[in-house]
Amino acid sequence: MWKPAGSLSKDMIDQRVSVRGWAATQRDHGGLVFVDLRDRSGIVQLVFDPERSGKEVHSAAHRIRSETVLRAEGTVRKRSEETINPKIPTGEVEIVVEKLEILATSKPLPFEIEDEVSAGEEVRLRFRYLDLRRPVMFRRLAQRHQICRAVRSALDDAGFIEVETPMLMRSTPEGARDYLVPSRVQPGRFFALPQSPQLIKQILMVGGIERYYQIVKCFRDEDLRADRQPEFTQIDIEMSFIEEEDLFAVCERMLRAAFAAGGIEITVPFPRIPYAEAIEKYGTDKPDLRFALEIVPITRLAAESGFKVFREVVDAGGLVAGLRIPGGSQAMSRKDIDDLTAFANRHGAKGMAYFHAKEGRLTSNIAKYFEDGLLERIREAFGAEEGDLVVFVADRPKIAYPALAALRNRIAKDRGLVRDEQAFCWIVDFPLLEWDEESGRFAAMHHPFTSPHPDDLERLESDPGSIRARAYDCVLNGNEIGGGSIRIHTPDLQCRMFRILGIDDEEAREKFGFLLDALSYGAPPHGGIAFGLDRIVMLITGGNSLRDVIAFPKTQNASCPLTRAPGRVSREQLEELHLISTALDDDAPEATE
RNA sequence: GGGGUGGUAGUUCAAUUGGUUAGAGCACUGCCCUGUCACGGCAGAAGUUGCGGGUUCGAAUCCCGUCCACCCCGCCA
Repeated sequence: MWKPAGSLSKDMIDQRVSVRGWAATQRDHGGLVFVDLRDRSGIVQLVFDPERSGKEVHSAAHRIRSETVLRAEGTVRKRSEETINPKIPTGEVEIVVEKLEILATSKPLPFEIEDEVSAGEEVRLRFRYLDLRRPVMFRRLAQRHQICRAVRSALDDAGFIEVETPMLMRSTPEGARDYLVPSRVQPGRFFALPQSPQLIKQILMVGGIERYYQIVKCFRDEDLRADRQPEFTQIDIEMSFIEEEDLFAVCERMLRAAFAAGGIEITVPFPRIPYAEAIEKYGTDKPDLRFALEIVPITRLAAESGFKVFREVVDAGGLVAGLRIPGGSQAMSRKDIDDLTAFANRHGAKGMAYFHAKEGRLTSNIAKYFEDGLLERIREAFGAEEGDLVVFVADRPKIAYPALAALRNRIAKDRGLVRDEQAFCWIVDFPLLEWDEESGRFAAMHHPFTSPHPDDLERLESDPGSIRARAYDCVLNGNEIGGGSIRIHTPDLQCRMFRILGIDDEEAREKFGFLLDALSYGAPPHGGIAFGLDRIVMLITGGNSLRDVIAFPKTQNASCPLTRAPGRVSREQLEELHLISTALDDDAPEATE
C-alpha cells in the first residue's frame, strides 16, 4: 500500500495508499489544507478536507510546517480539470488524507529546500543534510552511483576483480604531501594515507592478479581548487601482460559505459596526441579540443622585426607565438583587449602584443617596427582575414606556452567557439623526467616507477632530459581525468631509475626495498591508470565544482563545516601517540614572558 | 606563501558613498481564509553590520590587523 510520492498517477485513482516523507510546502486555507509531500522520488499533493479527513486529522494538519516528517494514508483522487498542476508529474491527482501521523518536526530552516539554491555554500555545507534533500543533489548522488555501477560492470566484463588495499601505508618520498597517521604502538613512526595505491597495485600484479581495479579514496595534503579535494576517489586500474593500446581499449569501453550511465554518448577510440604536439599546438598537456584555435609560432618572423621585445626573446632562445581570434578586431573593444592582456599577465606573461587585420593589412601600435612584407608574411602565417585580431605572447617556452594555453581557453569561451561535445584524447609520449630548479636535479614527471620508452633507453644516463616515458593522460574538454603508465618491471631498470632521480641504492633499499624484492621474483610486464571519479561525475552532471558531486566535501581550507573537522584532541590522546603539538593552542593559557 | 571578490536579521540582498531610529523579499510567530500549488490578507518579532583595534563630533561605510567563504597563481610524482 505504501507508494513513493513521485509514483502517484491516474492509474491509482480511488486506491487507498500511504505515503511518507517531508512537508515541502503547506497551504492552509483555514478550511482546506494542502501539503506538498516530498520524498526522494518526487512530490505529491495531500489534501486535508474537514469533511472527509475528519476533525482530528484536519486539525493536526494545521500543525504541519516546512520539513515536518509525516506519514499519511488516504485515497487517490483525480483532480478536477481546473485544479490540475502541470508543473509536477503527479499533478493530475492528489491524496485525500484520512490518517495522519507526524513522525518528526523541524526547526525553522536556514534556507529553503529547492533546486534553485539561494544560500551560500558555507551554509549549505554546514547544513548538508538539508542541502542533500534538494532533488538536484539526490539526482547527482544517484547518478554518481549509476556511473560507479557502470564502471564496475564494464571492468567486470573485461575480467577485472576489485581488490581492497590498505589505507594505512608507508610514506614515500616525492609526490604530494602525505596525510600522516601516528602509530601508537611504535613511538615516533607514522603511517601515511595513500596518495594512490600505486606500489601496492604493482605488487598485486607480481602476485598474479593480472587484472585489478578499485574504486578507492586517495589523500593528498595540497591546497584545494574547484576541481581538487584533499580526499578524492579514483578508479584505479592495473593490468599485466599489456601494452598501451590494450589499456586504452579497456578504458575507452569503460568510459563509454560510464558516460552512457549519465545519458551521454561518446565516440571511441579517442585521438592519441604526443605530448610535444599538444604543447606546440595548444600550449598544454590537457588541451580542450572542443575548439581549434591553434597556437601559431612566429619566432623566425619575429626575429626579422625591429620590435625590441620580440628580438630580445628570440635572441634568448625564447618563443614568439600567437592566436588568431576570428572576428576579434571587430567584436573586441580596446577594453576587452586590455582585459585580455591583464589575464595573460596573471598567467605569467609579461605582456600581450596584438595586430588588427584591417583593410587587407595588419595594424597596431607596434606595426611600425615591422616592414610591410614581414607583416604580410605574419598575416599569412595566421591566415588572418579581415576583422580578425591576432594576439602574441613572447617569452621562454616555459612561460609562453602556459600563458597561450590560458588565453586560448579564455578566448574560446568569450567568443563562443566551444562546441557542445565530449572531446576526449590520450596524451602520449610524455617526457620521463623534468628538471627541478629548486632541488637542482631531475624529477619523475609521472612517477619513479614509469617505464622509459625502450627506444630511448640507451640515453637514460647520458641525456636523461630527452627520454620519453611510457606514460599517458586521458583528457576531456581540457580536464585531466586520468593518468597512468606502463611500469618498470625489472629490479635493474628500477634501480637505474632511482639513481637518476638522486635516490642512491641505500635509500632505495630502505624506502622501496619491498618493491625491488617483489620485482626480483618474476614480475610480469604491467601497467595501469587511475581516473578521477569525482571529476568524471562532475563533467557528466555538468557541475562547476567537485563539491556538488561529493556528499560531504571539504572547504578551501580543508575543513568540514558540518562536523567542524579537523578538531582539537586532548593532551592525553597526543601523549598516547607520543606527539607534541607546536601549534599555538587558543584554549591553552597564554604563555607568560 | 601570493593575488582577487565577498562577509549587514535565520537566509538572500539594500543602505543616496562618513550623518542622526540600519531597510526589503523569503523564512519565522499570532489571527483570518474551502481549490491552493511561489496561495492570499492583517498584525508582529527578529541585528555585537564576522572579530579586534584606530581615525572622527559622528563609522556598516575610511585605515590597520585578524578570521571565514569562494575564485585564481604557486603547490598537486
